[in-house]
Amino acid sequence: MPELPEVETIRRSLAPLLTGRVITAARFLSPHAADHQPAELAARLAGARITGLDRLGKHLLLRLDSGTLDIHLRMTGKLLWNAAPGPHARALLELDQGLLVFDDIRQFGRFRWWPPGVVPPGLGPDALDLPFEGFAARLHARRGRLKAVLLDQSVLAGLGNIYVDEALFLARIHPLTPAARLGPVRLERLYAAIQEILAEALAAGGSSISDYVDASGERGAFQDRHQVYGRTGKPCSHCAAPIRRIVVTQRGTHFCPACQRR
DNA sequence: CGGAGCCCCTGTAAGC
DNA sequence: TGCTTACAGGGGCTCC
Repeated sequence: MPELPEVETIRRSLAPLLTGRVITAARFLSPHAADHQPAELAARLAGARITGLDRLGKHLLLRLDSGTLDIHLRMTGKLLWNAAPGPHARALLELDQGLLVFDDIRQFGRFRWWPPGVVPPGLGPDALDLPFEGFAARLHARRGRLKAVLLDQSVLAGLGNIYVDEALFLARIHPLTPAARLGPVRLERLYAAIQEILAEALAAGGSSISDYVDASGERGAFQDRHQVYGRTGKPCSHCAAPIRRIVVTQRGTHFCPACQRR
């Protein structure tokens, strides 16, 4: 599932290809793909010039001279450059040079339009662009458990299920620890762990569990370095205790019961 | 405010 | 073998 490292990988590869191009036509092959009337959005996009490609959390922000197209890939969404549309193609952006195919098996992904100057609401600062002091203040303002708080995109944007579990393991902190109860030592360890995990995942081109590929169809490599995610029952790389899986806010949560004590 | 539960989706895997 | 069911989860929603 595309989280910050995967979305940033896509952004970096597509930005030079898309910037300066003109959308000659937008086609929605599934009504689920647009948060608006598909015909309305298609009409709005046609003729727009792309001025850049930004990212905030897991959102890709296609900057146009007329506004912003906010693309969220959710679970199985892919943006494929110059690919032949397959059976799960949900939208096409035809450019004056090139074709961008939005492919999405489970159809959770969405295109949403924002007028010029509007930023997607409900998102906290990007996880890669949040200084330690801000991170500490935002966590201390929350009363929930760390797993839930770190997944909350209004606290910080970009972390999903994989990287929250991996960061908590690296920081040796139990996912059910109340966020507000972290002292300075564990807070710093968690902050550093998040930065390290995101940087390493980005350098590896992201994680491909089942569906994720970048705009060229390439898989990431970071799934081979997951320490806890998807490793239920397997030995912890640090202490060999079996990795445990619990459910927190409806999400599978993986941790080492020995290294990450309550 | 927090948390539980449901929903949207569909491919895959497990169970009978 | 073939059918049915459970499960995966980001985020929006309601209800308590």
